[in-house]
Amino acid sequence: MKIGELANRTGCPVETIRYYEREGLLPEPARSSANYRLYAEPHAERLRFIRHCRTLDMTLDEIRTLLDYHDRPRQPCNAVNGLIDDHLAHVEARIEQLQALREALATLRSRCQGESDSSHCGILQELAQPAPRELPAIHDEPSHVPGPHGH
Amino acid sequence: MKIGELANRTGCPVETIRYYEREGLLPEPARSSANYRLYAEPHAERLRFIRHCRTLDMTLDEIRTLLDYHDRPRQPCNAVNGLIDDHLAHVEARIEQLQALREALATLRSRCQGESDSSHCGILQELAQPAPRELPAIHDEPSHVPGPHGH
DNA sequence: CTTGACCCTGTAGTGACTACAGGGTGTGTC
DNA sequence: GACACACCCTGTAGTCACTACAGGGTCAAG
Repeated sequence: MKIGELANRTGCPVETIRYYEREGLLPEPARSSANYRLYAEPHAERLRFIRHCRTLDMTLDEIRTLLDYHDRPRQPCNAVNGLIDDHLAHVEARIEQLQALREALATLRSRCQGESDSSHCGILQELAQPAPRELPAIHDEPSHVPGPHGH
Repeated sequence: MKIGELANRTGCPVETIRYYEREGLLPEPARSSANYRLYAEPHAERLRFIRHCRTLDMTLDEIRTLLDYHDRPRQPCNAVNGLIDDHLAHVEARIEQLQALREALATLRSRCQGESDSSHCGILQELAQPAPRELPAIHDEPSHVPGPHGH
């Protein structure tokens, strides 16, 4: 199977597959006489593993760790549990931050009903004040779980 | 006031202040004879505005737009409201995604209690399957609100 | 006169891709 | 055989909002 077919089967863009190979997450596949990458079923499985992990918003580093356990199956898997637990804690912390953020934005939004011109707009006035201490400043401790703006 | 004092007063790192200037968010300040940047109170206010917006996780582009309204105050401020509303919608969408993610991670975590070695680990087995369709795949539509991994 | 804190510019790195540019390959049609 | 078109290759640069140097200048105190 060539790279395009693997991409179709897994829903992962071709460029991203090549990127995972460069990053060492996918092993280098065999090549055709024309230097095309040729994949077999184990590659597809491994790629699905990676994409599933990415859907769960793990970093490539975390995925590398999981793949290591997957590749050397004689070890106990407590570390796998620990990794998932840590990730879960990150996600929960981010949810709490975003909920605080939502409150702050809703309060801000209520400052202006849109009748006046922007020199009297309560939103712009409030933004010129320093932020209240209670807002955790979403990027203070990098939690590796993205906030509102994708990547 | 020199850049270090401005940084102290606003809690914004020196490097970031220079970065905002390069990005056109802060105007170029006066310079001392030694070519040091010299700031006055309006600069501090504008920087506090920017940092407050960043606390609310707006992009620099959104902040640029808000600063435009701030600088040309004769226009009605409906667009300000719209921008906040859009941002609020992004944040709410991200919260929902992260809550689905938390469920998926908790389910995954329950697959393994840590007694076995990793060749029988239910977590690793489940991750090798394609992700269920219900999971919205956090990066499909870039929402500009980060997920679990900071930036 | 030296130490140390501060300031300057410019460049490169972060994560996880994405988007070319510039070229080669393979299949079908005329 | 000539051409079109889809697919493949490598390598590089861009994204975002910073952060971290490298390599140098300035200034006040001791």
